[in-house]
Amino acid sequence: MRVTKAGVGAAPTPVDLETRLTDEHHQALKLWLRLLSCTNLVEAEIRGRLRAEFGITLARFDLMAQLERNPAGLKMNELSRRLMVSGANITGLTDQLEKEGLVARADAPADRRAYTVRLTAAGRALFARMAAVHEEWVINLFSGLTSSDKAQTHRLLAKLKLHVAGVTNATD
Amino acid sequence: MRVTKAGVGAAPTPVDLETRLTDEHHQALKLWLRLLSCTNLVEAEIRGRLRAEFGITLARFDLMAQLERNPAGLKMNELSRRLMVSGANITGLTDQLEKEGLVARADAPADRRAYTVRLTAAGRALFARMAAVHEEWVINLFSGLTSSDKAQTHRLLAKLKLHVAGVTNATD
DNA sequence: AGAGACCCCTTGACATCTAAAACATTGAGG
DNA sequence: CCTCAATGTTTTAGATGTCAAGGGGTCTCT
Repeated sequence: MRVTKAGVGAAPTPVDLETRLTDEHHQALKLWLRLLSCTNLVEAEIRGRLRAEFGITLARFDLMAQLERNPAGLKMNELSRRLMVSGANITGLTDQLEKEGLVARADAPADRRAYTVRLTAAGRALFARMAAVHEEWVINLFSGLTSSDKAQTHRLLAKLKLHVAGVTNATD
Repeated sequence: MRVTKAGVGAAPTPVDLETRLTDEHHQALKLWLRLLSCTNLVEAEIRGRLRAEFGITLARFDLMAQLERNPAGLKMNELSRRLMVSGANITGLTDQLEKEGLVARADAPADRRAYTVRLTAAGRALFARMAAVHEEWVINLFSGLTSSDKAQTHRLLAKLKLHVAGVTNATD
């Protein structure tokens, strides 16, 4: 957490081992903070636009996106896994989307404990409109990177994701 | 949002212009989803460990980090700007940290509307312990990337951040 | 002064999210 | 059958976040 400013702009100062270690530490921390701020910037922008133009929240949009990809319907528990949020949360989101007529619960075949959640016709229609605009927003927000930049970032983040997933599971 | 699977594993199919456009669209979307999932993975891990080992939440940790960097204290309003959350939120966080004896409010000099928030001795002691461990977690989580990888990702994200910040402000 | 605009913080109403416990159903073994 | 562990959903309690409204303080302009 300490940032030494010594040597900046001064005569060429030899970097001893301790300083180098500190710098490597900072490299990870700084990358993490940048990752966080990029994600937050984009997320806040998309969240705000969805709200302003469609009166919908990001969480509900994401849930509808999953259902659109699975027209046969998904169980609450599958939604929970795919959206990486708790089941309790899915209950709440589904309740509201159902109240707005965008999704519908139906009994799951062969398991009376479970529901199958599907988009209604109204839900499909609304989502189609939103998805098109949403895609353009994302393309536009990321247009500061060239195609090659995007490919490279995608690759580097794949490496990171794999490692983090490994560390995470190993620790469990 | 549609993913055409046609041609995968089949005879070499020529990629026409429309398909290429769709792929470029997907490039941005896929990068965005990867960025999001990387951030969420790391954030969830850090949040969980802070909770498990120190019984503290990320939001409170972040607030304490700001105070540690500013021993003279910060006004609520400055905390709000630095943490990029609403003032109402800062009120709640400060209330709780104050109840736990980790921070203290004091009247601000020269402005009776404002408070100055500072870490207490207990807060400083706890934060010192947490910060050290936190830094190690981050270094470890990002150790799947080489130093060069980290530098490159940092650079690419800088480019992205700049562009997004530009788009965001221009639209306001 | 003093009126009005502006700023700082808090409060209240609401949306997400989590963890943990309560329920109900299922399925496997006695 | 019956028990018991696993599974699917909901409920409950609590944290984090937003916005809008409002009480006081401060500042500026006349």
